[in-house]
Order: sequence, then structure tokens, then C-alpha cells
Amino acid sequence: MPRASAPRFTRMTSEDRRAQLMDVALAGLARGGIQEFTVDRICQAAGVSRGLILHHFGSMGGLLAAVYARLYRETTPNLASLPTNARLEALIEGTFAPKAFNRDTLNAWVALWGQIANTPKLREEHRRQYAAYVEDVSAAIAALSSTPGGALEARPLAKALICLIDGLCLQHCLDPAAMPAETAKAACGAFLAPHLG
Amino acid sequence: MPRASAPRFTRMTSEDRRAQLMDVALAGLARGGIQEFTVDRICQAAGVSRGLILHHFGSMGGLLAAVYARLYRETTPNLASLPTNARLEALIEGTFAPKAFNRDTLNAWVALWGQIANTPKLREEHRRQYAAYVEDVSAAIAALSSTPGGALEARPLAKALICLIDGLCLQHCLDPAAMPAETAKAACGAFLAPHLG
DNA sequence: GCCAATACTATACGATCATTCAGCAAGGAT
DNA sequence: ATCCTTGCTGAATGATCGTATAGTATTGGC
Repeated sequence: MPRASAPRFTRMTSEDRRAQLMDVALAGLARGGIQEFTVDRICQAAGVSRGLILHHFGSMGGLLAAVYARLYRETTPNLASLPTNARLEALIEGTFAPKAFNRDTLNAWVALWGQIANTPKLREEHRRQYAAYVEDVSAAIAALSSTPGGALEARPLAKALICLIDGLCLQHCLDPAAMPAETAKAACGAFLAPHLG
Repeated sequence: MPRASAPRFTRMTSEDRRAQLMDVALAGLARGGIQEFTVDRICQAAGVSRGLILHHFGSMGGLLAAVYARLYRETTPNLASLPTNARLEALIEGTFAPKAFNRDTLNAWVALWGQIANTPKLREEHRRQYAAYVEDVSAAIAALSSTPGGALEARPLAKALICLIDGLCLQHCLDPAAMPAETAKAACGAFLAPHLG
């Protein structure tokens, strides 16, 4: 009767299991910061044994970098599919939508920021994503620039806007009531108004 | 011959020892982030035994809150002693001076941000300091406001400026070359120009 | 129905974590 | 010169950390 009992565990495709572990790790970061990002807690929450993280990600640093990429992809507005003159508004709307602009999600971001300087794989991932982000925002701004030569200003303006957004996110994370989404959106609007038509 | 050997340790006043431990802990945060913030590393670097942190701070959370207060006091420009119409410029100059706007110092800030959500004592300390900070910056802005009724706008403008500053600091910390001090200062100038006389 | 590839388990390992606590010792007060 | 306050030591505790590894079990392809 070797087939009488159910399988002790289920095999997933490598891709699916990686996704599951990233989601569980992300939920931990959102809930309790970097203290929750441990082999024990993640594997227990995912219902798998301790060896699986190493098997799929090589190290905890590898998982952390993968989580960063996943969080970026899930919460950063995708502008590529939109007409260029609609992108800037979509960026602002998407950034401060409840899906992205909430305490838990931002908690995960802040926790990741704190690890970038000390986790080589994560730093690489961040620089790659950040460069693409600046490109996207620059293009969105340039498309709405009032002056023809405004394209020259789009890049520094994009960087400053990104910094403002990051700061607003940080503030909301540390004290949500002190920086609600509407206030944050208004701050971005006031920042951009003088530079656009 | 009980007096032949030198004292095994030197006693400090409680205040001096606390200051030393805060400095050592801060240096660790600046160098290696929150991973360096452990009893063993701090006490070994300070040349004291492991029991001393509990003796002076009650817990690691207590030390972390004290370190936050110390970092704030050491790197945030003190505006109170200046005439009101000189405070805003002093804020910008001081914020982006090498003493405050450098990778190590900002690394400590980012590491602390990552702990605020999960360390009650640190969160209290942050909210207290942040409230005072908003007051100071609001007053500095109001003093230069072009319109008489501009005082009504000073508070949200101050909050937005603080967010921009935080974002610029974060960016410099994660990739110093991508956000030099001059660029950061210019971004603040561009942000404020439309609102001031 | 068997085989081979590999997802997965489970334990062991050495290091490190924060906190506790009983008592030593330094140095100003008397 | 002795006392007393208290800064300080250092070992013990029990939990938890990331990584390594030997081997089991599942599942798709044959």
C-alpha cells in the first residue's frame, strides 16, 4: 500500500516557488521590517523547509535583490504602454494610489533602502531599476515640457521629482496621518506646475 | 602590594559614558548599517564589557532612540540663534554641508528610518524631533514669504521641502555620484523660488 | 510502469543575538 | 583611611542567525 498516503509535499515549478517565496518575504518586510527577513520566518510562513531559499536564490542576499525587483514591478506605474503626454499624470496617480501608497508597502521599501548600502546584489538591482526609473520619468516630463529646449531640463527635474516622491513616501510610512495621499499628490503638483505649460 | 597594578577600568560620569556609547554606535550605523548595531560590536569597539549598554540605556531600543536624538542634534542646522530672515538659507547650507551631507552620515539616517516602524522608543523620538523640525522650517519659510497671507501656506510648504530634502539625502546615500551636494542644493532652490519673493 | 532530473526535506554546524544577574572595584565623600 | 555609591565586569542563558550537505521523494518524459 505504498500509494495510500498523500504526498508529503508538492513540487512546484522553479518559477512558481520563487514567486511564492518572494511574496512571503515581501509580506514579512511590510509587516515587521528587516527583522522579519530571516530564513526561519520566511520558510515557516511559506510552509517549506529551511533549505529551499538557498536552493532557489543561492543566498539571502539573492532573495533580497529578487524581492526588490518584484516590489518595483508590482508597485511602480508602468508608463510604457501609455501615450507620452499622459504618462506624467499616470505616474503621479499610480504612485499615490492605495495599492502603492500604503504603510505596509512603504515599510517594505524603507526596509530595503536600509540594506542597499550593505548588500552588493541588492545595490546592483537598485541601480539598475533606478536608472530605468529616471529614464521613464524624464521622458514623461519632456513630453509635457512647455519650452522646446525644455528637454535639457527634463533629467534633473525628473531626479528631483523622484526625490520628492521618495521623501513623501518615507513620511507617509513613518507617520501616515502626517502625510496623506492627497497632500502628497498636491505637493508633486505644486512642484511641477512652474515647469510645465 | 594591592596598589602595584593600574586600575582595570576607568569610571566615567554617566553622561560621558552615554555619549561615548552613542558615538560608537553611530559610527557603526554609518559604516555598516543596522547589522553593526549589536551589543557585541558596540561594546567591543568602545572597549567596555557587554553589560554596560543595559546599565546606561535599559535596552538596545533605548540606545537606538538616544542615537537618533544625538544624530539629529549634531547634523541638523540650529536655526534658533539666527535672525528669522536668514534661517532658510542657513537650513539649506547646513543640510548640504559636508558635515551632514555625506555617505556615512546619511547611511546612519537611512538605517534609523528602517527601524522606526518597529522600535517604539525610536518612533516616539522621531515624532518628537520631526514635529520640532517642521516648526523650525515653517518659521523660516514664513519669514521670507512674499505674500502677507503666505503664512497659511508655510506649513505644507515646509513639509514638502522636508520631504524633498529627505529624498535628496536618500539618493546621495544610495549613490553619491548620482546626487552631488550642488545638485541637491539647486533642486531645493528651484523648489522654493516660485513661492518666495 | 520505469527512470532520471531535480524540487525538496531535515539535520547539523558554528556564529551571533539581547538580556539577565551576582558581585567586583573605582573614586568622591566623610 | 575607611565607607558607600554606583559605574562596571564577565559569565551564563536560551534563542536565533545563515549556510552547508547528505539524502529523500515527486513528477514529467519515456
